[in-house]
Amino acid sequence: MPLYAQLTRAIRFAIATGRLRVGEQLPTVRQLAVDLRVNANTVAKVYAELERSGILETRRGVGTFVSARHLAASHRNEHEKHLKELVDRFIEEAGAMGFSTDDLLDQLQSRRKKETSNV
Amino acid sequence: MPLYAQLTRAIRFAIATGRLRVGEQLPTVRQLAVDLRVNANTVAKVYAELERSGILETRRGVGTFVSARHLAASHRNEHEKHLKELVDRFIEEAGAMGFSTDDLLDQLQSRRKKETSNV
DNA sequence: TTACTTGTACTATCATCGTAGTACAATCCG
DNA sequence: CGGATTGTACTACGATGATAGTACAAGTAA
Repeated sequence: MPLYAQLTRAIRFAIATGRLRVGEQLPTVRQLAVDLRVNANTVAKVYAELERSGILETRRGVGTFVSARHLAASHRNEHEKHLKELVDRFIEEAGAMGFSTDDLLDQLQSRRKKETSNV
Repeated sequence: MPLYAQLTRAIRFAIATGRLRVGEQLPTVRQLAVDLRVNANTVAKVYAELERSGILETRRGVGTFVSARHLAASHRNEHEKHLKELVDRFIEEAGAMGFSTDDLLDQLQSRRKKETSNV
């Protein structure tokens, strides 16, 4: 998986799980680039993409911050839509392998049980 | 989606749903290439990949056929494993979007209801 | 203003991937 | 055997995508 995709996921995940909170500042483009031994542009593109998605806000000369916009109702709807699309792709892919939606459900339920037993 | 992937899925799906049965002959590499207006090599690669997966068998000078191997117990186990891997990827991807396994289950169940209501 | 920090635009390079073209090898069948 | 049919190996081209280098622009703060 490409660097930029890994980074995007990591940030999204950090925000989704509350490890990065609304208003919090992220590392500088250059700083993070140095830390990850990556070009600054790569980080910049990730920040830009996440800004377009409405989950980051960037102010020149200041830095990049976790936005509050993604908590808005309209964004939650967007988000829901993305989940539906993900499930669609998932069902389709499984179908091409010869699995039914029920097969998926079974598998997913047994996976959920495993998760909850670890809690 | 690239041609070869589309073709692979189509064939897998046809076999999974019984539209292509064990022992049945598939079109010649060249013939299918002509039909799909595609290079013969593209078809050949798909056939080769599906043979490696054990769901096709090819005999030079004769043609390519649906194998019986994929009905064997060992292959069904392989297949099950692939489903698990798919579900893993799915859970992970959803997690990066901030969705839990339960969210997926809900969405999948409502999707299943829609399916059954159409039957 | 001026120096400094921040993000950004543009370009080039490199790798990867998908597809096609052409030539080859194995097999069948008369 | 010899021609026809099958799949296969090798190569090359084109497109796309990811990353890096460099230079620029916007904002901050002394």
